[in-house]
Amino acid sequence: MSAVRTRYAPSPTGYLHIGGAWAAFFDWLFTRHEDGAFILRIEDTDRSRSTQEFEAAILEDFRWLGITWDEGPDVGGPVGPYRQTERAEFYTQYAREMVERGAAYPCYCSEAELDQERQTARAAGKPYRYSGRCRTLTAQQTAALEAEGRRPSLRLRVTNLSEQIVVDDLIRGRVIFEPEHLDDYIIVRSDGSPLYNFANVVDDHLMEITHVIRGSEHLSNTPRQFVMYRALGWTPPAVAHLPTILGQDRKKLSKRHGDTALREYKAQGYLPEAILNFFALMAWHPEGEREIYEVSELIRSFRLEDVGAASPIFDVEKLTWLNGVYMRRAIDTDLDRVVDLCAGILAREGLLTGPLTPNQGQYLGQVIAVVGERLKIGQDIIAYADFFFRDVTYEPAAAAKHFNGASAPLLDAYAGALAALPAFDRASIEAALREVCARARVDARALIHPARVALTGKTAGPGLFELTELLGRERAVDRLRRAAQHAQGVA
RNA sequence: GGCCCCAUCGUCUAGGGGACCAGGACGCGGCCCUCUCAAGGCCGAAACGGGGGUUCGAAUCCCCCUGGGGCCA
Repeated sequence: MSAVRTRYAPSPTGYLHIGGAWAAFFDWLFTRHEDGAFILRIEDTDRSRSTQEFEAAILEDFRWLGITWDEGPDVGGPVGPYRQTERAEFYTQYAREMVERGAAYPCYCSEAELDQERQTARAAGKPYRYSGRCRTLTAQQTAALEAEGRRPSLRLRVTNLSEQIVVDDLIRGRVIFEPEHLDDYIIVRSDGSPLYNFANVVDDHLMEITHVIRGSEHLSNTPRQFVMYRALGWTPPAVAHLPTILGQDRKKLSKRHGDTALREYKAQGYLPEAILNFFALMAWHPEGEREIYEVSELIRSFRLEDVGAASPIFDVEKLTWLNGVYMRRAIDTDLDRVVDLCAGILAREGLLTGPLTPNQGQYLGQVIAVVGERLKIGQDIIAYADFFFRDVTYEPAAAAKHFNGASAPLLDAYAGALAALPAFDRASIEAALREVCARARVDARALIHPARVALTGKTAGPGLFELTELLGRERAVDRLRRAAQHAQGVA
């Protein structure tokens, strides 16, 4: 029994973003592969930016993706609480303990004084390291500084360290840090709040985390944390540093790159299984020369050692292609789900109001069936099928190309033919159109294209006869007549 | 500025000394299908950053450079 325990520790200072979701997914895949426990811990020590709304949104986004957790702020667990703001007593307790053992000491240096040190170091062309001036304060000096009203921060005593710090990263291999680059760093601020590196170590230890899997931006923090584990007499967990997902400009993916919040993709009508499948293809590749994988397959074949160390660039086009694959599958196997997805998007666009009635749902299902494989993401329903839900607006280029003196009489004749049709089904509709063209001795395309613009306003979209049938006789005839007049006016 | 990480087609990747004049996928181009678009099928262009080593043999191992990224300041 492996008893693997891992955690993902988001800060509720914003929505779950792509990079975070991806990292959490790999963490989760590893944990599920090892049959371990996946823990969610909320790092909300930055009280000014953390909100309950963001925390709730993050949990909601994980649920939507299908990433499940065994312990967390909502479900609790044996080593809680799972929010750092509720764990203050632990940080205080271990900080005090370290001071008592001499592993940490109070530092009274002011921000201004530290700035001075930095300036001096910079002027001398040397890297800045804390001078350690408070390391050996006498009781008298301390009392004097306290009397000045100064509140101390707490620093870890590390400067006397002589051995290298060896980090055996599960993805990167052995990474060595020289001790002389470390200084006595702050673990608790003068206001009593713990610093990230400190709270993190205390929590990971208390929560019995066996594997810390996180972004590579934390690799530089690792030696400091390892030193802290040593100072506390604890054994550090195994670590693995994932690469960072980059934007098209090779910079860390951020708001500048457009949509980075997971829920923005949800809003556009991306499917969670497509996103997960896409995630699996960044910095890793499952066994096999395929692109489509079930989550169960991913869990089975996931190995941290196979994860690449190079930073992948986020490629929305590939994600969209994958989504199309899953969308087609969903249309075949679970049309209701796609109906719900599209209904939400249509409602947001104002094309559908109020709760979806059974009739509307059924109609939307038919619309989706007609749009078919053109629907790559939910939002495409607007581009391909808005005319089913509102009046047509001609795309200027489309009207200019297809409405003219030649098409006007054809459109008019076709409107008449459809109005007279005994049965309004797609076979009859097609026969009617071909009949009109045969009589006028023109190729069917001479009417098909103008008719499409007349009915949809566009040059691209679903098959003409299918969409005409679904539009219904009344709207079809009406739109054709109006287009005929429009074309006549042009000519 | 210091430290650390990284480096195969435009992009995601396979490759872990001979199986590679480098495979798959997205995207791109062409053809087929076809009422448009999409989907699908077929074909095509497209990469081992540079330089030194090690070796009979390097995309694969080592070093340097270059380039990119991150952390700290």
